[in-house]
Order: sequence, then C-alpha cells, then structure tokens
Amino acid sequence: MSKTPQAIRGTQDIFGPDAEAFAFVVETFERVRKLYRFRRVEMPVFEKTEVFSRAIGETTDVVSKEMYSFDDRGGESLTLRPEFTAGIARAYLSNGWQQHAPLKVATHGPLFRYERPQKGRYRQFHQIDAEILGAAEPQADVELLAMADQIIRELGIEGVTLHLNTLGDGDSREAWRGALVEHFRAVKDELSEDSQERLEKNPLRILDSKDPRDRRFVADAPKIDAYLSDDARAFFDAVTAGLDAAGVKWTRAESLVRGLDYYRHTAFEFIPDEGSEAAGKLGSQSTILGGGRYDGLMESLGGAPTPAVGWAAGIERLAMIVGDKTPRQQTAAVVIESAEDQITNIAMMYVRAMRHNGVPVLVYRTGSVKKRFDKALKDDPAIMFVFKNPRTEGEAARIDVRVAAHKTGELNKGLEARPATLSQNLFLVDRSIWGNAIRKGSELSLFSKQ
RNA sequence: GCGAUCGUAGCUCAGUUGGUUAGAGCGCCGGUUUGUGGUACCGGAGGUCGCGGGUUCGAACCCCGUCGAUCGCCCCA
Repeated sequence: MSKTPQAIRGTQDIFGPDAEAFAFVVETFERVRKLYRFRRVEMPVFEKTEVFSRAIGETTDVVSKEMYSFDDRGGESLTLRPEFTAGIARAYLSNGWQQHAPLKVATHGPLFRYERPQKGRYRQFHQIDAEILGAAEPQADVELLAMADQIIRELGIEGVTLHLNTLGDGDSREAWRGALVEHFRAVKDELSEDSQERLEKNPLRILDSKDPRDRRFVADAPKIDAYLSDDARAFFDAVTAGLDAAGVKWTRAESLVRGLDYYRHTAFEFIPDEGSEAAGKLGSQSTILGGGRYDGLMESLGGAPTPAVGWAAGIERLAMIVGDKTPRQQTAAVVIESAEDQITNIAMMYVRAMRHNGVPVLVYRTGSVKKRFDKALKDDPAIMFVFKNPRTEGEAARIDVRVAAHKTGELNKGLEARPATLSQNLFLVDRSIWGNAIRKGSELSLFSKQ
C-alpha cells in the first residue's frame, strides 16, 4: 500500500456545516444579484500572466511574489487568476462587450495566491464578484454598493459598516501621492522599517500601518480632500448622497486606500465593527468585502478608456461569519421496518411522491431495526414515517406517522403519534413544514408551506 | 519571505523525571434490556505515537532536519 498523498498546502476540503454555510453564501449572492439584474459570466481560471501583471501593476506584491504562475508546453507564462477583475476586463475587450455597456456582471469561483495560509486566508480561496463596466456615473457605484449591502444583510450578518473613501481622479491621486511622499520623507528616519520601504514602493499604504511609530505621522498627513479636483469632489458627493437615499449606512475613511494600482475615485470596504461578533470570528483578517472604481484598468490592457466599478468578497470569510446561522433543512424520515418487498415498494412510492412535491426525504432501510431508528432520530427529522408489516391477515401495510420531537429526551412525552393505515385516506403531518398531506387514491399530494 | 505554538485511534485529547504488551471519551460494529426504540449495560474492531536521522541499555517523551497544521507579521480580500 502506498501512502495517501497530502492535499496541497493552503487548499481545503470543505464538508459538513462549513460546506452548508459556503453554499448559503453563494445561493444568497446568486439570488440577490438577480434582483439587481447583474448578468452571470463564467471566466477562465487561468490567463496569460501579462493580463494580471499589466492590470494589477508590476510593482505590487500580488504580481511580484504572490501569483501562481507556470509555463505551458509552448513556453508561454500562464497564471491562475489571483482576482476576477483583470480577467473580466480582458474578456470585455476581447469579446467586444462594449456593445452591451453599461454592463452589469457577476461571477464567483476559485482564485489563487501563493501566500502563507492563516485564518480565513488560503492559497485557493473563493470569492463572489460583481462589476459594472462602461458606466461613468456615480449611480453605478451606488447601485453596486446597495447590492453588496443587501447581500450582507440577507446573510444575516450584523455589525458591519461600509467604510468609504475617494482616491480622486488620476491627477488628484498623483498630486496627493506626491504630497504624501514629501510629508513622510521629511520624517523618514522615525518611521518603521516597513514604512520606509513603503515610502518608495507604495506610500499610500503607510496610512493604514498599525505600527505606533507611523501612527503619529499619519494623523497630520495630507488629506486627499485638499487635492481633489472639482469633478472628483462632485463625483464623491453624488455617491454619498446616493447611498443616503438608498438607505446604505456608511462612514468616511480618509486613510482607506486600496493596494492595486488601477483604482480611482471610490474605494470601499465593508468592515466588522470593533468588538462585534463578526470581528471576533475573523481574527486579524478584517475586511469582508472590498472594491472600488477602476477607470484606468482598461487602458493598461490596451483598450479604450472605460470607466468601471466593482467589488469582491471572500466566500470563506463570509461563511465563517454566517456560521451556524445557515438555515437548517427540514427533513422527513422514512423508516422501513419491514423486510418484505411489497411493503418496501409501497414505502418508496410515498418517498417518490414526497420528493416530487418538493419535500426532502431520507430513507432508512439497512442495518438492524434498532439502528434504523437510531440513525433516523439522530438526523433530527421534522417528521417520521414508519412502514411495518400488517399485524393481521388482510390488514394493509401499516404506516405510523409521528412528529418527532426537536429536542433530546422529549421523544416519548412530546411526541404525537398518529397511526394510520393505507385504508384511511387522511393523515396530518407537521403543518409548520408542509401543511396537510392528503392521500388520494394511490397518490400522495402535498400542500406547500403557508 | 519571517516569527510563535503544535502533530498520539475516524474525532477531541490524556500519557507522570525517558522504563514491560500506549489509554479515555465520543464515533463505528455486534449483543442484552427498555412496550415505538435518541436511554442504560456488555462485548468488539481500530494506533509502525506526522516522516527521516541522532543521543541512549531503552524514545510518544530529549536533539537536529523535514512535511503539515494553527495563529500572527509583511501584503491583501
């Protein structure tokens, strides 16, 4: 026997409650994006490396050391996608989706980054993603954010706030960046080692440094507001006004910047409030959804200037917060106590009728009779049907219907047994699940939940 | 890339200063009892102690390496 191979570092096999929470996030996303009429797109999992290196920026850490890249047999460098946006921008340009502009699209799936795994962060991770392409108006930002807000709300996540900032247009951003470099260069020797590095590479990042040595100088650093052009300011005002009108709560975060080069104007993150339940579940990983406007991206890929705005959110992180709030599926248990084929066939007829009427059913027919009940009860069904042999000659196969108690120990006292036989034409099941179940002739028809 | 902690049964963990055949609970399988049965009791299967070296008469335990996990830093979502 050879050894079982290990899974790749930073990958995960998701099962059980985690998998249910994961699916709940995706299902909620799919349902809500349809309400906003975002169109589903499916994207390749890998692209030519240049798609990401040009779009994201050569100097960023993502490109310089966090990409999963490899050469194909023709010697071309390919990369497993570290994000959705660059690939969607490439598709927009190469498929002529300009004709659909403004185009609202949504997708979800696996992404890859070669990083050290830690809480809520994996080498293969999964995101939901929404983009509006070819829309320059601030109303696009508002709609996109309203959808994000609704998704988080419908996932039942509390205590999360939208942190909002503007990076201005290209000129504003450059002017501000210059002023920041000047400001921090004057005190360079007193900054943390990391921030001295950042000064050259990514000065905006100094703003959200956690190091106390840096915090002192961050407070009086130049603010973007002083460098905003009139247009940029008007744009931001329109976004915030729109959010207010849409009932989306937000807070200004002047030092919120995004790591990637292509962002302009609006930048935002949904962050759990200090001390909230969600914050506690996430460890040092705090942002649960982030994005912004990337008006410069299309040009970096050789396309015409195209305004666009989008966001992405990690499914694992959302699932972690949702946790056991995932609605549990109510199930009917059918226990076949009899060993006779005829009775099994009758039971399976009922099972089929229930499933075709949208009722989830689990069947127990193997192992000792005791085991069948043990297993059925452990699955905590909302109701149980028992098929057993007739007691007397000529009597029809006997069905017991009972409402199983939901809590341990209440089975015997709390349970309401309603024995019925096939000769009777009506029996009740737990109304909270399916309403009345009525047998007519050989068919079981069920009324849906009210 | 850096730091800290940790790898013993399917799962959660014990395992005393290094000392015979490595334990428990849960789970799993079989059985007895309980009126339709989630309980209780009896029995059973299941571990080359992550892997590879080293020290020692002797290593789950000490040392080195390696792989992996967890948490944090950098970065980012």
